[in-house]
Amino acid sequence: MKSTASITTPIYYVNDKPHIGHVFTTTVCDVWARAMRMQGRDTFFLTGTDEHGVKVEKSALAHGVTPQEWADRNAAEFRRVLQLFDLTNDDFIRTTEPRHEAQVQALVERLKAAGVLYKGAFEGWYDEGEENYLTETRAKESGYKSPVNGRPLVRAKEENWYFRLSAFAPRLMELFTSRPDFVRPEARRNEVLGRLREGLQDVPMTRTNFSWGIPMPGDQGHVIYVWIDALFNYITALGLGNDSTPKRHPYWPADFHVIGKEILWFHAVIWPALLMALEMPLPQCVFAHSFWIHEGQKMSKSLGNFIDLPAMEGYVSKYGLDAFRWFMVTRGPLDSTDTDFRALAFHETYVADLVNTVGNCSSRVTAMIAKTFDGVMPADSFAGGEWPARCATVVQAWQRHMQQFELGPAAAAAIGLLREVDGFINRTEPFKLAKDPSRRDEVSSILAQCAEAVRIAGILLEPFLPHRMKDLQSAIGDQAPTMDWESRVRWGGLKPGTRITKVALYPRLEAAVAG
RNA sequence: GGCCUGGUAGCUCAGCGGACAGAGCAUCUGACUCAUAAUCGGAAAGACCUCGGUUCGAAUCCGAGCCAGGCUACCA
Repeated sequence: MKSTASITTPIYYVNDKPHIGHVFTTTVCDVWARAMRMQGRDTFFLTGTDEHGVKVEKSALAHGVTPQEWADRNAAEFRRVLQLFDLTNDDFIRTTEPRHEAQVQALVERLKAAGVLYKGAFEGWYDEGEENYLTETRAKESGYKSPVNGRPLVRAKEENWYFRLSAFAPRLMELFTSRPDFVRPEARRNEVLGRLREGLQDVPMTRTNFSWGIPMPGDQGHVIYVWIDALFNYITALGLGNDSTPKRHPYWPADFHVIGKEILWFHAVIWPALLMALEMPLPQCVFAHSFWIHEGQKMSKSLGNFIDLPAMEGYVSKYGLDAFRWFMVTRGPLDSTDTDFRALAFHETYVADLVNTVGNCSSRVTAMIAKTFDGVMPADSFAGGEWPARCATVVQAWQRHMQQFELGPAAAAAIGLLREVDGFINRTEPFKLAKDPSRRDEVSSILAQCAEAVRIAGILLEPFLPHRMKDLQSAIGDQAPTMDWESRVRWGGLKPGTRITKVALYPRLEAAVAG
């Protein structure tokens, strides 16, 4: 296993208001990043904001500020979200930062030198009111009228720089054939493959009809299109556009680019082609998740039913951040179909998993030790019986799932360990044996095994439930920060004599109110 | 229009050629009482969308159809 681990979110467009989509993507990356760090991997978790383009320019104008001021304001909002949800990104890159702009220009120069750029005429359906081009499909959908103001679209022409995407078709095909996991989930890979078979056109990569962007080197009036500008963030953040900050170079290639399915084409096709042109290694995997829908309805501006920041904060303040993360990660749209966010399902998940399983199991084990052994970890005179092997198996399964970005199965493995502890207690009945002083050794053994299994489960749950698992660890005297991963998850870490206090991690709450 | 994905217990989903179809939640029921009215056991619950085909054998493979959703390049 390589020693570095790196993961990225897309950089978020500053014209959007933060909603559950942004928080979801960033949270699943956060879980993975925490899991990797916990295992001692040198981890780099990147997010940021995409700040160029005609839309930003226009919004800024409408608000009477400069584009930079507008971008500053909205980027700050995205930064605030990271704080709010305790997301542990290692860097936050903005496409208007000099470090990014300079490297993008250098990278474009390299593309030019590699002979994959050329100047050509672009013609398309132009929306004069919005000052942008529509794709053929979208133009047709809207009846060749502006989707915004209904005025007819016009055919317009301009001269642009093009990227010779078509030249990379064979290599892209080879990529998708030889690395079936390059795009996940599989349904998304199939979509890309299908489109690849239809053939590739070259793509324009500059515009001349607006100025809020990175200038094309050596060609005044041309601005580098936002998509290429934005894609490059993944390597400019690491200093790969120049050699001035080599300490971050080992983080490339990224293990995972986690994205929403709407931007799959750029990440699965254009991005690898650009990297091929630059002769740089490709990311290990582009993971395209699906979307949340809300109480059975697609979220849209017209319905005004986005799960926005206030709505999310409502859940967090009622149920806690752990609960919000848990629901998103274990029930969220990580596979190829969209997932419904329902207040009732949220509540049921909270009660079943966090209150009844994680909370209650921790509580009964710590309570029995508090009562029977005055809050001191008893000796395990039977050395754990089946438990050491069982825990080792679960830890391995968890590690394997985590490595593959299978967050649901990783969570299930961890919580399954607690279900086993519950079953073990019911079978061995330590609470009954405790009434017979002659069987104290048995009780000691049973409870020691339970506490140790709970401790290990708590470690595995920590990336998902960082807040309350910290509480659990301090309640059972786990030496989290001082131990390396291997020793931490090994059976027997909880020494006899350690102080143990009763915990109540997740309070039982009244039924859900509408979110 | 083209391509892709899904249609399995009340709900969310797993299984994707082989023995009576599985899990979690919900329901009913028995046990237990250490624990947050919790936990553990048991039960009930399914023409595995339809029709046809391949096969000794199909939820699982193939074909057609129906239903739902997605993608269709400059909207991050």
